[in-house]
Amino acid sequence: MELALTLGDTSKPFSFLDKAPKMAGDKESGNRDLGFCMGLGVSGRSSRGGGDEEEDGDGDKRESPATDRRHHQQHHPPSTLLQLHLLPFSPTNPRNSHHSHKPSTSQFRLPWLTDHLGSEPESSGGAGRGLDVNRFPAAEEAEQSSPNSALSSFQMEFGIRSGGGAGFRSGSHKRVDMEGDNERDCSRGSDDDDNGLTRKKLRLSKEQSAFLEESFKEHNTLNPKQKLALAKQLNLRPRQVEVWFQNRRARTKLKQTEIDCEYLKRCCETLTEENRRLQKELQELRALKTSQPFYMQLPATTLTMCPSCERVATTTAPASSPAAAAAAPPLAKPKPRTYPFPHAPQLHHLPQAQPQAHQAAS
DNA sequence: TAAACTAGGCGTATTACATCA
DNA sequence: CATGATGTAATACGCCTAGTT
Repeated sequence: MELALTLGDTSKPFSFLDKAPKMAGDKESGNRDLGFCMGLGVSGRSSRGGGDEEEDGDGDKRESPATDRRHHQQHHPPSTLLQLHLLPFSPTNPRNSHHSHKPSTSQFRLPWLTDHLGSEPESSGGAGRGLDVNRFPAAEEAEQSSPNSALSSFQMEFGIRSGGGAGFRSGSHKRVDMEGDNERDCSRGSDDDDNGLTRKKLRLSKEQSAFLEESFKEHNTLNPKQKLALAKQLNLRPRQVEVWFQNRRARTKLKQTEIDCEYLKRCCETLTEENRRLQKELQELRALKTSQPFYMQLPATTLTMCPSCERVATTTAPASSPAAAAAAPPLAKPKPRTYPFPHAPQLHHLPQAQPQAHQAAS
């Protein structure tokens, strides 16, 4: 006798999953509840959500070959098999989306970045530890002036306490590669080289963080214009905004990885349990087989698990008699399964892929 | 047109600092 | 007050793409 359990597409939702947050990709993947076929797209890189491509300011949708290459592995096949979206949150990958409107260096050269390179005196920050290394002139003025003065009050608020301060590389951080240790030594500064270049790390104010956070929800990467706008609005240096977004992306990814890990663990536990149960079921069936010699006389019969009703049905083998098969009672009715998929948990408040209209200005 | 070069962005790992228990 | 843990701003580096020469 041949036994085959086919655990396939089931229309039953898995109770286990009911509590799991829905994923962004559910609609796309048809929200199918499928069993036992796992395609685990485990990767350090985020797979992309619905909007795989981001329209940049020029309106041209594209995905760079490299990006495509990177993400290709995680692109879900159109199969109806279970798809574990392990990294579903992944917002758009706007990477490279800015390239088409990359500003020339001169276009975005910021006076305060160069003017104050290395010229920010340690004592310029003001009271106590509150050395506002980040502060550029506008902010300083803002601080000195009344909160109700000319500058927009919003901008004013952020100007009061802008932190950070290591970004002495005037935006072109890559130039370290070219310029080598000189720059590094310079930027590192030190006690002996105390021209204000010491790496000071000041926390961003709540308002600044909140604003950045809001911005991150809308788009998790920045084009140069957005960066500049944010920097201006928050009285930060563009480099700080850029760094914040980089770190923010890293944190998001880390968090998602943790979630995925936890989720996989649960998957594993559930599948182990399911496996145990099926093994037991199999043993019972075998025991039944030996206790009912009637079936022994039947030719090979395939027992198939009906995916919809979850009953074990007999599939008549070529030589079996239909009458005998029909007489065979249903052998078992398995308990409802609780597969932990396909809904992988997902971080909340993740930026969605969306065409960035504000880039149109660029 | 292809190749080399340049500039800028991003991801990742790591460091350094601030804060808190 | 000292100290370790934690969070996060900042740096370093490699890789990639697009634009320019």
